[in-house]
Amino acid sequence: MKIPLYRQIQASLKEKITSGVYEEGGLLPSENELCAEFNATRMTVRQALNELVREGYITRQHGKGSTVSASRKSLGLLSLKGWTEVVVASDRHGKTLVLEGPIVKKLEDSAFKPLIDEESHEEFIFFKRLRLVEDSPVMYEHTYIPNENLPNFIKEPLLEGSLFRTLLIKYQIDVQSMTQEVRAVAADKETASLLKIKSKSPVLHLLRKYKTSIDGFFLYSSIYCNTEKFAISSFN
Amino acid sequence: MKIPLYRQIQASLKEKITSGVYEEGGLLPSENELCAEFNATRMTVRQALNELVREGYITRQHGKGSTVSASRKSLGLLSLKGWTEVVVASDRHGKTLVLEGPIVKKLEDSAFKPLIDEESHEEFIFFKRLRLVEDSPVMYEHTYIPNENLPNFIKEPLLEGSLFRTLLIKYQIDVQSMTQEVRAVAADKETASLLKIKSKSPVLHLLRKYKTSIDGFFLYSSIYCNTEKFAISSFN
DNA sequence: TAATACAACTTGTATAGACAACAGAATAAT
DNA sequence: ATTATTCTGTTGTCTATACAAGTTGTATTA
Repeated sequence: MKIPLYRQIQASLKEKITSGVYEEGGLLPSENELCAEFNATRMTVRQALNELVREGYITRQHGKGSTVSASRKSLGLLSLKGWTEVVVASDRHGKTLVLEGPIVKKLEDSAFKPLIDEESHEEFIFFKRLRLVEDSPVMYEHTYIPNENLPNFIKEPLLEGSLFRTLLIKYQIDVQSMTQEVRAVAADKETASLLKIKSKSPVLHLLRKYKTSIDGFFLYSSIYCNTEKFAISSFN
Repeated sequence: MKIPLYRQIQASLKEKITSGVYEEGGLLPSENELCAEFNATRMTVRQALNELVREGYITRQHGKGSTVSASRKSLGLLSLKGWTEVVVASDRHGKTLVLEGPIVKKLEDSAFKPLIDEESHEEFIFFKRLRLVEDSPVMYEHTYIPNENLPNFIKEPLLEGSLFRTLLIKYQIDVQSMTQEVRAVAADKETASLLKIKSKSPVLHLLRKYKTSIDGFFLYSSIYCNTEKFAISSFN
């Protein structure tokens, strides 16, 4: 299974960005320097960099360089980045409470059906998580991960509390893109109480399917989001 | 002011897609054929095609070709999912009712402030539009366009009812990308009655800023969206 | 007939090089 | 001192080529 060079460069840079080797707001090495580092041509390096732009990790400026994405006022959660990176990058104080899991179960949530194509995996690793910004709950998330090729996943804690980073570092699984459906719904009892809002308040509902570097390995998330204080932002 | 070749190819293909020269679901000419047509190399053509992918006009498949995506022209940069198949199959595209405008006014909607940088234009052309799919109202939209370099815009009707198409054909202004903030809110009286839902029902609120091929020329939209039947889907 | 192999197409990845356009710093001219 | 110019390093655009790999239809073979 051969991984294209530009994907390797992309994953390597992403690792260095999320681990802090390249600081937020700082400049990445120039294209020519990256060419030397990875023994690639500029076109190949540029393809990796453009992917990182698409995923929201960097911005680029003509004549200047590639800047590691700076914080935004609203949480850039329509972009690819996982919760931990976004909150850290926006220098707000974010916490994640694991309410349930990880446990192994089947994906019985019927809401996902339109996103899943044909034969799906039998078993998934399941999480229920509540995410807070500055001690107020903002998102309530159900996550399903195929229970394949993830030895010891359930036993060991997440690296720095980040699912995406754990997958990248420990299992070399790079989350690369996402599709989602967005709706406004009235919060049900459970969601409302967890998000500390009134029942039937409007909440954002996101149904997500993440594509990874492993063929056929998709993550699924159902997210309820309180947007009173924080908006979800996206760029394109 | 020189326009890069790949942007010209991009705009040309976009024009042919939105005008129906290339049909929905059909294949675009192959890269090599486009190379011949535009006197460009494959890398240049591919850059144009990749931009169209990013904008959602086409999808590409290894070994096969570039397929024109459905449901782009009638609903701008929004793709609707859920009943889309029905809409496409019945060949009844969404309708748009202009409730108010175009008129010239200032941008007084304070909600836009976080999206606008520095000195903004004094005067904008303003629209209130209601969008329907299969005769049920789905979106209520306020649009602001800088009142600059748009001679006769207010006097003349939109080409085929499409704002983006009018800007592209009559004024060579190509809408290329967008940033937005997304919230779930309770519908106010006006919105609820227009969307034919109960007051205070949850609706999606989108605050958008569109970037165009003209430097400093941005469009702004505030959109309320009924997601009971249709979800907003996004790719990345 | 059904399966296999092949051929001709497509897009994907990658190299090597060239010049243009932009940003910022250093230098020269006023 | 201030302004203009030049220089250097950066990203943006584009050419020309090559091979890999996926898709599809056709021909061959068992």
